[in-house]
Amino acid sequence: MSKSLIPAQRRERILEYLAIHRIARSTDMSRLLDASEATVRRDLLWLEEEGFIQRTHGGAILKQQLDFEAEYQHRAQMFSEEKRIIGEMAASLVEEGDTIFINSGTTATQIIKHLRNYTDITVITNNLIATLEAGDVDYELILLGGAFQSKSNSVAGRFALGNISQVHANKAFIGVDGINIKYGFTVPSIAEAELVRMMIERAHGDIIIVADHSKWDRISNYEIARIGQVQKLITDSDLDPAAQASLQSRGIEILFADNILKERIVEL
Amino acid sequence: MSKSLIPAQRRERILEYLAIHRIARSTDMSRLLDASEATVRRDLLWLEEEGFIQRTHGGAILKQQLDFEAEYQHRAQMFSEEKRIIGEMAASLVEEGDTIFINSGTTATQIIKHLRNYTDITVITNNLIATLEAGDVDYELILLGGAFQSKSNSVAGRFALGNISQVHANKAFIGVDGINIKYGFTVPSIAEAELVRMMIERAHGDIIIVADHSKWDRISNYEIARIGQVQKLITDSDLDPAAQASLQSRGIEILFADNILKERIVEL
DNA sequence: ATAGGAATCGATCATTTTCCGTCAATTTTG
DNA sequence: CAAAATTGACGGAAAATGATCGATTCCTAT
Repeated sequence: MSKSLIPAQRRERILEYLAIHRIARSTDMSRLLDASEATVRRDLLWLEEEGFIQRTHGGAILKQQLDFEAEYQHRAQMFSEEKRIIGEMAASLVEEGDTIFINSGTTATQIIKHLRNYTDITVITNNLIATLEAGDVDYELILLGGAFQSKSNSVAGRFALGNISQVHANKAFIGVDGINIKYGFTVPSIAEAELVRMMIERAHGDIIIVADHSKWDRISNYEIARIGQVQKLITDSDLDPAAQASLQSRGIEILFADNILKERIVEL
Repeated sequence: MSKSLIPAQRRERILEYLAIHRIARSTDMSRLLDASEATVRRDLLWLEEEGFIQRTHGGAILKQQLDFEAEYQHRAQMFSEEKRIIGEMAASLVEEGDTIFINSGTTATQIIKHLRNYTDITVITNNLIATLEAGDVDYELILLGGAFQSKSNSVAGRFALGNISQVHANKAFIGVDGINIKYGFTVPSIAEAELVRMMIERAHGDIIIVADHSKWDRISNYEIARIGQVQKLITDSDLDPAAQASLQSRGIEILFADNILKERIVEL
């Protein structure tokens, strides 16, 4: 059993320490990790270059915004422009008086960001990040309860199902990880899938899938609906034309969010 | 930890102090930080150049409000060191097998940060920030559902009450905004108060209040418990001695979190 | 208002601590 | 086994610290 830690392990520990203390002294880290100060300093240098910390004399300080999950941030930035405009178009489909479901995922998060001007709607979601980013809004924003899922920063499980079984909605906006003709719409976790199925069951109105074109013909782990079960898909115009035809022939109305941009350009 | 602070640490503490007192005297800072006045003056000079403060004779004043929406951040940083060690001590009272309630508030948030090593506990909270910061943990972390409260980044309301009425806990850690002999423990919002009362009702074991000394003899808006209803109070040793006597005579066990620090110093 | 004493300040210096680059030894990787 | 990466040590450079000492500002008693 080797006593010494590998570099990644040390850096992990330093970050853990920083998460609690905000500030780490190199001498303390040296003792704590049983490594020379030179090594600690090199670790801190690395962490600074990665953007986690700010080095100072004697140690380092956690860089302000301690991102809740670097990996989540990273995912949020993939196709971020597409997701933004998809979220914007989705928000434009909401009408005052609506009660809507929104699930987890980065695309779904974008929807909430664009709902700022509504006052008489009710939004029900299991998406923690979206809830926090919504901030102080005039409408009613209800977060479902349940077991915390750190991978997706959402909740799911029995509590969430129990909560949702007490409400109805007239629209549901669902972000998915995969769209495939044969296997339908799929998401990565079984807990999320159960929740979304319940959302769909209790949404007495349009089921609207939001997904950028990269989700086409991908199959994630758990099916949440067959193709024929949804009414609308909001995506971007990079979607494979074959996919387009295939989905439309199964009764799905496809909305290309890019059109928002085009209209904007005409305005200018 | 080690005795002396690194520059960044001192400067943070000065800002914390300023956030509360608005004005800081160099002599006081010197004593508080255990550094020479020359050093304090150099720190103040640095902070002035960075635009945080305005130096005056004898010390410095806060350069108007470090306002903007980071009001929450700001609150989180007031007495941050006290809150940290209070959170650490609270976490040390948890035992494997426990089911615990934790409410919203910055002090309560600190508890979750220190629960990393537990594997067989269940944590139930309405605190969004705490949940996100916990990240990927081995134990079960359940977030209550309900209407989102943007001021406190928490949830409350009928959903939350419904959720909580389905579970029991054997410990409850409650952060409060005010402690007063006559008016008991108080919090700022009625929704939070309702929730906490339900937590207390359903916790069949110790009710543990966590609060730094600044909460003493303050009265917030809504009472969540009388003095006699709680078993323990975790605070810091700056608590008014009179308060200490008064609370103990009413049967509350007071734990001073600073003692953790003292033990640590002996270790090193 | 003003003189005198006390407190604070700014500059400087010796000392200590921390940092940085280099290099040799060691471990890991291919 | 060789190449690459990691590590710890060492020495000089840079930064931080505390003490000292006039200079300045503040306070107060007259």
